[in-house]
Amino acid sequence: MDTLFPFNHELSQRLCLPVESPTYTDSNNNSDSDKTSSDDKYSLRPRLLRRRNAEQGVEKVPKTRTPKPKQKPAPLSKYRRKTANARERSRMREINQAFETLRRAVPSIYSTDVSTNEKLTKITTLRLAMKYISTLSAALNGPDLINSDFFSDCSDLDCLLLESDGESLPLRSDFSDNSLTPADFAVDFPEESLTSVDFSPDFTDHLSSFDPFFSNIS
DNA sequence: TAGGCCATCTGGTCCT
DNA sequence: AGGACCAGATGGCCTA
Repeated sequence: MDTLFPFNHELSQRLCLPVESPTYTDSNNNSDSDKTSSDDKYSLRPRLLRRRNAEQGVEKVPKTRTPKPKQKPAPLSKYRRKTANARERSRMREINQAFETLRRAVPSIYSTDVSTNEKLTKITTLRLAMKYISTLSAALNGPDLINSDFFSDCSDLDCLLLESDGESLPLRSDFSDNSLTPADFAVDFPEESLTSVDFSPDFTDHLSSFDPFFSNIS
C-alpha cells in the first residue's frame, strides 16, 4: 500500500517524520482516517509547510497553542444527503437556465453551429458573450469601430472563439462609465429595462443590420 | 478508442 | 444547524 504514497513515505523519511501508512475505506464509510479532501491530497503537512515558509522568508506566524484536532463532523444522514443533492441539482439547473438565456442573448447566427446544429457549450457561450459585450461596448464608444470587430472580421465560429479567449477583452474599462449593464444585453428583459442606453435611431439601425435583437430598441 | 462535455454525487467551507 | 457555494470524482454520451 505504501507504493501508492511514495511521496509521503519519502518525505517522511527525509524529514524524520513518523511514517504513516494510509488506511482506506470506501466512500460511504467515513472513518477518521478517510480524509480524502483536497487539503490532504494537495497541501503540505503543517510542519513541512512551516519549514518551506521559513526557507522562503515568509513571516513566521507566532505559534499558538495547537487546538485540539477538530472532530470530523459525522456524515450527513441519508435524508439530509438526499435533500442536499436535490438542492445541488436545482442550483445547477438554475445555472444552466442562465446559460440558456445567455445562449439566446448572443447573436443568433452564432448560437448554433450551422453545419451540425449543435448548441454552444458552456465555455463557448461564455467566451462569445464576452466578445459580444466587448464589441458592443466598443461600438457604443465609437460606432465606426464596429466595422472592424465582431460582426465583420470573423466569418466563422472558430475565428470568433480564437478571439474570445478572454485574455484581451477590455471589459472593465468598457463598463467604467456605467452606461451599460449586463441586463442591457439580455433578450428576456423588457424594453423598459433598456432605457439606460441612449440609442440614436441611426445607430440602432446600424446595429439592427447585424442583429435583429437591436431592432427592438428605439 | 481517446477526449470533450455534461450531470450528478459528495464532502468541505463559509455564512446566516 | 442548515443552506449556499464550490471543487473533485465519476460515469454516461457523443464525436472525430
